[in-house]
Amino acid sequence: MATIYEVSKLAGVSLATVSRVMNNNARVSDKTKQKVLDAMAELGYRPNSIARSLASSRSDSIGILVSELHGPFFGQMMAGIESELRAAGKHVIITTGHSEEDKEKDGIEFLISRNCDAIIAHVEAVSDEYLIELNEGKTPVYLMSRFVEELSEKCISLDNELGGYLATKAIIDNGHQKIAYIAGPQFKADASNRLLGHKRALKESNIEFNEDLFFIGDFKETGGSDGLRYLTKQNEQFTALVCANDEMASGAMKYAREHGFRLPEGLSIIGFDNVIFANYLYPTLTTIDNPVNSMGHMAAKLVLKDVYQKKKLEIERVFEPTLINRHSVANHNN
Amino acid sequence: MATIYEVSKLAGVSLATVSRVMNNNARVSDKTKQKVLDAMAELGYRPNSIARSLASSRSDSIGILVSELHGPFFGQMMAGIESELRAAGKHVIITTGHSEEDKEKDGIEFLISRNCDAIIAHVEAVSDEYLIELNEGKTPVYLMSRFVEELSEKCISLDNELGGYLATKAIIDNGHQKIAYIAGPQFKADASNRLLGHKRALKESNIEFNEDLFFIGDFKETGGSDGLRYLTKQNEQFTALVCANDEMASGAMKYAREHGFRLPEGLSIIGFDNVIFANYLYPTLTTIDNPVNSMGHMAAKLVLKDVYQKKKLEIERVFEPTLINRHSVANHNN
DNA sequence: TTGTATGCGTTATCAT
DNA sequence: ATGATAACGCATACAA
Repeated sequence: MATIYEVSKLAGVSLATVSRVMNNNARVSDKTKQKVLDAMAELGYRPNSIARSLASSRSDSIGILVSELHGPFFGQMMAGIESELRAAGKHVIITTGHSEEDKEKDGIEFLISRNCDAIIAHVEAVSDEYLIELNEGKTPVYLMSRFVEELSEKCISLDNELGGYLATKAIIDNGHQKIAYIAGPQFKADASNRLLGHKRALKESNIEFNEDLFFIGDFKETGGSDGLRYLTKQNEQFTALVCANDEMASGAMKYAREHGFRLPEGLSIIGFDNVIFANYLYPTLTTIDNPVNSMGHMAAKLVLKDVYQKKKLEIERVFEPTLINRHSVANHNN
Repeated sequence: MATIYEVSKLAGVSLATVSRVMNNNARVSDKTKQKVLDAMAELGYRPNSIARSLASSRSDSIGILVSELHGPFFGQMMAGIESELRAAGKHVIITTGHSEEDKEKDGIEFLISRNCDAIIAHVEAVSDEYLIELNEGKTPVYLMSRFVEELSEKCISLDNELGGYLATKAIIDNGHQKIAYIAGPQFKADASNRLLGHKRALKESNIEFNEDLFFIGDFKETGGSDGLRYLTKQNEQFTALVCANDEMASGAMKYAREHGFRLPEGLSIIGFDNVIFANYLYPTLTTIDNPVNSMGHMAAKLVLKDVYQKKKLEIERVFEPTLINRHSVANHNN
């Protein structure tokens, strides 16, 4: 690997001049500039971004911390962030937290130690206090799908409570009264806020929340199948099932079909997130759209604006979920 | 951020000694070691991995290049690689190539310039020659889902030809004779090898390959729907459709249902990859298992063995796909 | 406009 | 066992 030194020697100029043409921030005469460019081309020179980063304490790369690398939710989120940043000539360093406090902290420290110019994190296990303290440091941290009052300027979040409300309201509007709910892990803010919205919708229609029609799942398909199995074993009838995300909804649908439910006539199901395959389930899944991809783009724009001084970008910090009507909810009115 | 220098001052030892206890590679007396450890703790010292990397030209991090960040295929692959490496105390730097030659090269050069100890790449657009030349460099490059003869030691691949054969053979074994095929982009080796297997299975059963029952899709859902639309417009009957991946199969299934086909009685469909949602489609999708997650693990093991001298790891370089029988293929025998 | 010199935070090679 | 000191490849303040 050729270094800046070899380039300078071949071009017959100093290190500094080579550095200047690389970054073209200072004025260099066209003639010497061309000499340097030629030398670079001849040597196939590639700047070492590690050295550059050490010297300048910048890196033109943004750290991303997600819970998991697989799954439609994080995939869309990462893709949104990456495409926006890449278009701006920045690179992305991705690592995972697995929803465990230790791993989330470890991931963040890794990203900081790599001199990331900023971090976009989807963290679920670390406390608000930790995040607030973290933001005192030199690496700004932005939060995806999480709202922390003190960090409101750096949060891109979804109104999950509203989403939870919309889901259950859609069910009620279709004439359902006996409604079961499979929630996500309650330490996750997304999950608990969706549940709050669910309860608000019930209350608004004077339907009492029934503990026997409530199950806490794992946000995965198994949560849906385990949940529906549990719910059917209680001695309570229900005509509709609200799932706190689409993966659990798909698990529930599968379990339902295997156990003789007719969908949606025998059991209406609604999901949350509107992941790509919701539209390919049968029946197609009615759900709440979670615009993660757009939120990823927006998080990236926020970083571009704050950290890289792209002043004119318009930022929208709280996204509103919307109902996506498909065919997994039956109308029970009259 | 405290530096090694401040630690050395507080502990009353030299820089070198601090470095030694960090890496505990040289002997340090227990007493001084403890002093250093205490100083580190007191200062909340975190080593700067950039500086460390510059000085040692190692980084304990492995670069991963994937085509896309979203989608079940890459998600599983990344997750497999990451979990294996993380367990070994290594970190992962992920970037994308979007199946475009320029971006793939750019991604690889970024990873090299970040001093990655190795690169695991899923590249589709760059040539074999480029990859061979790349491997002359100091950063070893490992290939996922691609086999290059000269680099066979560094390839983790799937026998796609066999997979393509198995898919079509399964269809034929169920009594089908009129078989349509939706292929993937033929510049992708995966796609062209699957097609080769398809043709071998046809030939083996003396079924002629029919250009009118052939469509090249984009490996996405739209490829499936567009493909089936195209195929139904030709004046050729067919009872079965082989899709070169599950996403196209799901698109085809949806299109089929919307256009009056009964599944699987009216049209049998088989996919490829066995992505997570194949099991949640209706009817559940018969497909060919592509063990990407395992292959990810294996690629990581290969790196651990070659680059980090974990000699005793067992490496399997070519994976065999297997048929997953579900309910999207109807039996037409007698 | 161009060059010199120093520093970024480590590792590693010498000495001692 | 420990300490000086020179790299690592580049950016940048200061000179010229």
